This record gives sequence, C-alpha cells and structure tokens, in this order.
Amino acid sequence: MTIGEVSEKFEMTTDTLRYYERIGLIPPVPRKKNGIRDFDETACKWVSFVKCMRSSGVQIEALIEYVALMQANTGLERRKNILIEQRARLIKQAETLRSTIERLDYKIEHYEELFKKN
Amino acid sequence: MTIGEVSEKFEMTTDTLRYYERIGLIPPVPRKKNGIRDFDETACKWVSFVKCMRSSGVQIEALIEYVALMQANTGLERRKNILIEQRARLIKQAETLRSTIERLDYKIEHYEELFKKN
DNA sequence: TTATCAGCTGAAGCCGACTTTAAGTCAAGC
DNA sequence: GCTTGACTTAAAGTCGGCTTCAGCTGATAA
Repeated sequence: MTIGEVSEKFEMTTDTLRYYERIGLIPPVPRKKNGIRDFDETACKWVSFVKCMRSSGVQIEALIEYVALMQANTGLERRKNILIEQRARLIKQAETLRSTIERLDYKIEHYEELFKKN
Repeated sequence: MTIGEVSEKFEMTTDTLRYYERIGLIPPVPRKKNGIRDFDETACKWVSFVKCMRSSGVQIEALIEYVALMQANTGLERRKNILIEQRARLIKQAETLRSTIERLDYKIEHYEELFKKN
C-alpha cells in the first residue's frame, strides 16, 4: 500500500504518517526500490495501533520507547510495564472525565429548571 | 484570599491563575485598593469550575464564551448549549478511552500468556 | 512532450496552553 | 531605612504535536 492509500484508510495525512515514522512512533516502513514507502500488513497494524493510542492521549514518548523495544526484540517485561502504566493513566483520565460530565449534567439540569419556570 | 492561597488550594501556579483571568477564562477577580487580587467565594468557584473543565480537556474557547455570557448576564440558551456540546464531546472522548483501554487490556493479556509459558 | 501527479527529504513554521522574564510596586520585619 | 518576599504588568519563551514549505524525483496521461 502506498502512503496515500494508508492515509485514506486511517484518515490521517501523509505528512503525519511520515512524521510518525521519522520520530520512531512506527517502525521504519518497507520501501520499494525507488525509495517509495510500501506499507505491508505489519506496518498498517502499527499505524492502527498508534492511531488508537494517540486518540486517547497516550504520550508519544511512551509509544516511541515501546516501538524501539519491539524493534530490538527485547525488554519484554519493560514493554508490558509500559502498557500497564499507560492503561493506568487512561483509567485515571476516564475517571476525571466521568466526574466532569457529572458536573456538567448538574449545571445543565439547572438550566432546564430555569426554562421550566419561564 | 490572595492569589498565593488560591494557587495552593487548587494546586495550580499563580501564573496560571493570572493567565486565566487575562484571557477571560475566569471573570475579573476583585482587587484590593492597592490592585492586589482578592479572591472571594465567587472567584474561587470559577477557578474550581474551570480547573475541573480543563482537566477533562474542555476547550478554552468554549469556556471563554461561557464566562463572557455569564458576565453579560445574557445568552441563557446559548450557555446551556455550550454545556451540552461540551458534554457530548466528553462522552465521545470517554468512549474512545474505553476502547483504547480494552485494546491495552488485550495486549497486556498477551504478555501474561508469554510469561506463563516460560 | 510536457505537465501533472504522488512521492521523497529536511527544515522551518504554527498553534494551544501555559511559563518565564524583566522591570517594577508595596507591606512587614529586623 | 533597608531587605525580603509576595505581588503587579506586558511581552517573550517553551513545549508537544503536528503541518507546511522548498526543492527534488519519477511515473502516468493528454
């Protein structure tokens, strides 16, 4: 797959994909002889994974470390711990969201009351 | 309350508090005769509200508009809609988080399996 | 054949959200 | 009366995360 196809598939720009590869957020993408990127299934899976993680705010740094360890085929335990740490961060974030939503609900309710009165 | 006390109470820097006032994220804080900020209960409630919203990623722009309408004591309906829009954004975000966490769970599970084998 | 794509690289630019700095005021304690 | 430390402002700086640009190559199609 070309970078253009991948960018459509995952709804992100080609620039972002190149940027991700450049900073090591995804492993180096295989190339054709002329140097053009040729995304295989593995590369696509990485894009999918990183896109998902980023959409929830998982930090780029953590992902870069994870990818590097995968590339080096090492740090099994560390890899697992990165995932666990990030999960913990997300769970905390979900809890924060929950309580903010509650607060918004409460305020919205208050406006409903106001409208009823008039 | 001084800005220093408020910053301790809400665990944010005095710089951030001044910044928030400057851009209209909280209404103008009452001042003593010498110009020093003197946070009253209303001001504190605003800080608390904005801190909560920002911790969940509610956009500054939306909050600024909301605060401005409150100050002008107008746009009742619009105010309610701002809150509803932001709630919708947060709910979407919570859903995204939930599915990312699931994906992480799955990957972590995979590492567990690997460790069991060895 | 020429022009118009899609792709390439490296570097500079941009945006949101603070944070720091420079230069100054003011009140309390020694 | 001077130092200390908390406060003031406006403006510049920082940082993460892209995004855009300049200048190039190489393949396709009118």
